[in-house]
This record gives sequence, structure tokens and C-alpha cells, in this order.
Amino acid sequence: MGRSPCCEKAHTNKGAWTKDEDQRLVDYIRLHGEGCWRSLPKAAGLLRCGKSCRLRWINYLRPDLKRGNFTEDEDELIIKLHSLLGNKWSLIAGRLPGRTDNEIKNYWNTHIKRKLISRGIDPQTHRPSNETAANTTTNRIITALTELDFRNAPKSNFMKTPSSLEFKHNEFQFKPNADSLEEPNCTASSGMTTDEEQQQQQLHRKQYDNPSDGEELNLELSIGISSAVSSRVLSANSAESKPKLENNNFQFLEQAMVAKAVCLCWQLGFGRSEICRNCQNSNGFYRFCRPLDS
DNA sequence: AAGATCACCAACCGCAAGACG
DNA sequence: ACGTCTTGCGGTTGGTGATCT
Repeated sequence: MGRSPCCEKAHTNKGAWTKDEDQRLVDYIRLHGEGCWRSLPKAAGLLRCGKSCRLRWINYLRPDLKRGNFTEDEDELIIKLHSLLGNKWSLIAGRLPGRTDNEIKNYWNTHIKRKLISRGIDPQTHRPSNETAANTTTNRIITALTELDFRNAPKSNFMKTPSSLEFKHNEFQFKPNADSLEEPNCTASSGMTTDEEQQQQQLHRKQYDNPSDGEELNLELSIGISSAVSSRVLSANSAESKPKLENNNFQFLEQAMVAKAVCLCWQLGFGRSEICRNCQNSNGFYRFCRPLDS
């Protein structure tokens, strides 16, 4: 049987788009908006398949695209995100406003790979080329997670579940406020003075309230993990069933996240609004404070 | 000057997941 | 519950311009 083709290939153009086709597509989307790619070509008078239209729009014609060279900051951000997410180009693209997954993928393959190799780093494992990846990969990811919180990403990028992980913006991270910062006395102090803490809290509150403030890219993201996954990984971690190290970063990620996710506060039964400072990262945002619910 | 090779990137393809009837 | 449709993703290809020999 097989699937029916996405379009009648015999009557569609292929290859490079002409200016006229671009214009038709842009005009149509301006009038009717995105969506319904299957019927769009016909409606817009294009001899293209819907897939092709969608790709052309997303990768080239969208008005919010940032054309031009990648900056050094973007380079480093891509490397960092890749070390964490692997080849999840759409997720990476979600952290780079104006860049598409295709663009980042191409850029990775043509520039960054070489750049990393020249630094003596394996672009797949993000480890020194002469080292074996086996034993320390999990630690590497835990480190990456510690350094990299997810925040400010468009919600749409995180509500969709990539594989088994949930990247739910705002769900597991909350606005720091006076109430929520009260410690349940279950951890060591942050070591900051009250004034410093207040300043940080104000800064975080401002960042949260105005996520678009500031020009610089913000690496703050919150990563959560689905309860199904967490229970599965927990059970996998228990007994002798230690998962084998594989190239799939997500597997490591799951383990790493679970390792991080087991917050003593939750185990002791504190609610979300009573998060301890142990669960607060260096920037003051909260991570992993989510019960590994059943 | 011409052919060979390289680098880049737009576009294609197949697959998977989610939506929907 | 199942099949079909639609959309989105990631890997790959192929055209084109730049550089090298």
C-alpha cells in the first residue's frame, strides 16, 4: 500500500524558486496566513507541492528571518546547545531568533564542525578527540545542564515534546517573588548577603517580566522531564539495569536530568512554592524542582 | 584559460508523530 | 481502535560560485 504522495509530482515544479513563485507565495500568506500547506499551492496558483512551499516560506521568505553571517555569540550558543541536545536542529533554532533549523544545520556541517575539529574537539561528542567518551558522558551532560538553563524560548518550541522529554517553558520555573523565595530550611544557605539576594531577585524579576529586554541572547531555559520518562528512567537506573552508554544524547540527558531532578525538598514533601535554594541555579532561576510524580 | 575540486546552502526525500474522522 | 491526512523534522542531495592546480 504505502502512503499517498503529498502532491501530484507530475504537475509540480522542482528545484530553485523563481521570483514570481516567491512573490505569489508571500502574497498568499500575507492574505491568508500560514497553514494548510497541502491546499496552498493550488490556492496560490503555484505549481509546487505543499511541502516545498512550506520549506521555502520557513527557510527563506519568512519576514522575521535574520540573514547574514552568524556571530561569534551565535556560534558558541549553537555549540553549547548541540552539546546538550545533539542534532535537534529545530530545538536549537528555537533558541536563535531569526535562524532556521536548516540554516543552523548547514552552518554546523560547514563551519562549526571544522571549528571544533580544529580545536581538537569531537563535534559529535564535544569531547577532546583523543579521549574516549565512554565514562564521562553523563557527567558532561550534567555539567551542561548545570550551566545551561532554558528560558525565554518561544513557548511553541517547548510545548512540543521531542522524544520523551518535555520542554515546557514556564511550567517548572516560576517567577521569583518574595513568597516563593522563602526557604524551607532544607539546604545550605546560598552564601549571599540579603542585599545581594534582593538585587538578584529584582534582576530576575525584571528579566522574567520583560523577557525581551536586553539585546544579548539569554541562555536561560527550564528543562523538565515527563513523569512517564522520569519513572521509566528511575526504574532503569535502579537494580542492575544500568543503561548502556549510547550515542543518543537524550538518553544521557534523561539520566542526567533525573539525577538532578531528585530534589530533597520534594522528597520531603514541600510544594512547588516552597523551593529551596539548593534548587536555584547561579542566576537565581529554579530548575528540576518537580516531583517525580507517579 | 580551463578543468578539477571544494564549500556552501537551498531544496528534496523519507519518516514519524499528531490530528482527525 | 484504526486508518488517513497533514505537518514537521533531520539527513541527504545537487546546483552554483569560488578557489586551486
